[in-house]
Amino acid sequence: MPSESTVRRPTLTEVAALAGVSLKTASRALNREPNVAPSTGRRVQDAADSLGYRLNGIARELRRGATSALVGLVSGDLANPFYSAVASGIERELRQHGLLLITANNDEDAELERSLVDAFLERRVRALLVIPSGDDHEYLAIEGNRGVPFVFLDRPPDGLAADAVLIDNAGGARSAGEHLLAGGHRRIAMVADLARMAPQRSRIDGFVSAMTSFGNTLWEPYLRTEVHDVRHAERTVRDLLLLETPPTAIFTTNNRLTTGALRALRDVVRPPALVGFDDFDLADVLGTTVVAHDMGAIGREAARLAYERISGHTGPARTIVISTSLIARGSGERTG
Amino acid sequence: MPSESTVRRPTLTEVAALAGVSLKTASRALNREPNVAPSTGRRVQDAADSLGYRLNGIARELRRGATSALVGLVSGDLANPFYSAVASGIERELRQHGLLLITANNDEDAELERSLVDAFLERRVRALLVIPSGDDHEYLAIEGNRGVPFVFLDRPPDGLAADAVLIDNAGGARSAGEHLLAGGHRRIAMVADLARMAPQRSRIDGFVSAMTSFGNTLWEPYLRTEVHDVRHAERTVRDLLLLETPPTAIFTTNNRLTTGALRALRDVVRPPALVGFDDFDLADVLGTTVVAHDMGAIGREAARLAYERISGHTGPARTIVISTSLIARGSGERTG
DNA sequence: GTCCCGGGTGGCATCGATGTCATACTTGCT
DNA sequence: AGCAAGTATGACATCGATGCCACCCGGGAC
Repeated sequence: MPSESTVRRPTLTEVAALAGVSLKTASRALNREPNVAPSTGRRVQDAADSLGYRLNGIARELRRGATSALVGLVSGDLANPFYSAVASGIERELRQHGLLLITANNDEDAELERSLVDAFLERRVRALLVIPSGDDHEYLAIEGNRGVPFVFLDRPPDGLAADAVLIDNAGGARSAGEHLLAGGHRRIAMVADLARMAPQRSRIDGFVSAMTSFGNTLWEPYLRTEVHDVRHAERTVRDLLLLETPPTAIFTTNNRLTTGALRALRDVVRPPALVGFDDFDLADVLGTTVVAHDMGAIGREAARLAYERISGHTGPARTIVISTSLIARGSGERTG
Repeated sequence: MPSESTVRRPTLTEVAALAGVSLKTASRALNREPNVAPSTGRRVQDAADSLGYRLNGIARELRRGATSALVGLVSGDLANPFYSAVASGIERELRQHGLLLITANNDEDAELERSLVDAFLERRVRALLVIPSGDDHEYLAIEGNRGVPFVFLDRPPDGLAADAVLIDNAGGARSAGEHLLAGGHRRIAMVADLARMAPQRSRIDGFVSAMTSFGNTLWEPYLRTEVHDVRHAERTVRDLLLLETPPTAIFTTNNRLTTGALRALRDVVRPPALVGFDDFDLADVLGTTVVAHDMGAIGREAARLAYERISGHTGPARTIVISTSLIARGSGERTG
């Protein structure tokens, strides 16, 4: 007997038939609407149970207004703790409102991102949260005012009027720079990621502004940008240390680059000072000084903004800035 | 003017009207079905573009069979790197087949888990991947053969005939025990999580079997189970070290507990040897010996099994076991 | 004994798309 | 010229639930 791969689920009509009532009455009973005789209600419930009936949410949604209880998140790979911490915060907040989260990884590819956004919109998500890979959000502008609330996370919505939750990138980077300057460092290297990403630009700017206000220019030969992965960061830091006059301190502008730097410094006898942007697990054990911020809060705030829009809020676009704080754990306090 | 919070999206009927064709023809044109005159196709496409039309996936799904392109994942908090790594693997694999992932956090609460599964089933997910919080999966049994494929991750489906992807927990734990024994250790502590979780039981068993085969019993006073979070693990390890005769080695049975142990050992002068189950970021920098396994692969394999079922595969339940490997990085090679 | 009211129920249209079938009009062939 | 085959199009039912409206009936008010 070639067993069926899927067994069709019973419909409400079948439940009604078994209970000996009309479709409509069965619907009322299962939805606990008023004006259903207790005995009828029980009969319908029993029929539903014995058939293993389960409401068809798709049909309900279609009837109720063609909008789902889903919220979409398009971000980078969840394997990166930054994205997963944000996703976790979002999910927690959404659940409070009975909303579910669909996630998709843009693989840092703008084209893919776009098609994912399309797919989400087709599924009629109630809101769309995006941590865009690039800076070109124009394609979202078209959708923006067509009823689906957008919230940008970690990237400013660049010309587009949409809600956003950002990190105080410039402020955090400035504090890192100032911290190292205060520790007596002057030859400070900055290892930064792709400058096409707005947060990276802000971090670079913040760091530079700290240097400039202080009147320090010795950092300039040690600027390294476009360092995009752990391996590359490790190599870059190794190379920095091999210079004739190596830097006495290093500032890495995100968690991946900090990881690379830590690998490079692992067996170095007198390592330079190190401050990393983004806190990470075990930074305390490693004694790594970081510019920390609450990643879960980023997600929660974004979800909150989205929920307010879903609930009908219509004010102008808002931007929430999550503050940073420098946590000194030792690596940033080493002297040159 | 109180602007509408949501602008209704145009329907296919409106597109058809604008293009001056029938609903059906517009449908054909946008779906690139054959037998549409080129000029008609263009007219419809233009009308759709100018109205900002987007297909209503909900309606389509209802018509096409009341089943969505969604796959659900119910797991623990994505903030835990184990879960997020698994989720990342799942998402990657699903995307290849045009499926989207909905995630939900069970907060280690069986009741919540159950209601999330319900919510997913109502949304007519095509498959359901579960990393159950508890051992009671009976409620899933009812659903199991009703058409929605289930895949268990990291927990055996306990009596229920469902596909599963497991880690070689016993084997991994045994290798950790043997490694420490080979290093000359006898007074070996095991710090384990809640024994109600099957993987924990297997890890405990594996470790114990290594001890037993070797004829070592000195570990027994140092067994600590029901240690469920980082803080608790840290405290437990501190307490172990304060014993009159402290253990010379410690085996922690998951990533959280390893983190706690590392915190406790941070400033200890002659720390005991340490082997942790689960690899983690920066374990190399910290020099932590671990029992590693491919978390992404767990997700990928689970998604693959689910996809095969979705595609009609009807064989008996399968179980895939992901192997482990001990990675020596120093902490496990310290001698007593 | 009417009338009215409201509890309990059912009929039917509807959400937005797609599948089936029917139809008008070409084309190509004998 | 006449007919089969194929192309381009449209009408209508349908997926599974819910909203609106109509109906039946029993009991209290007058």
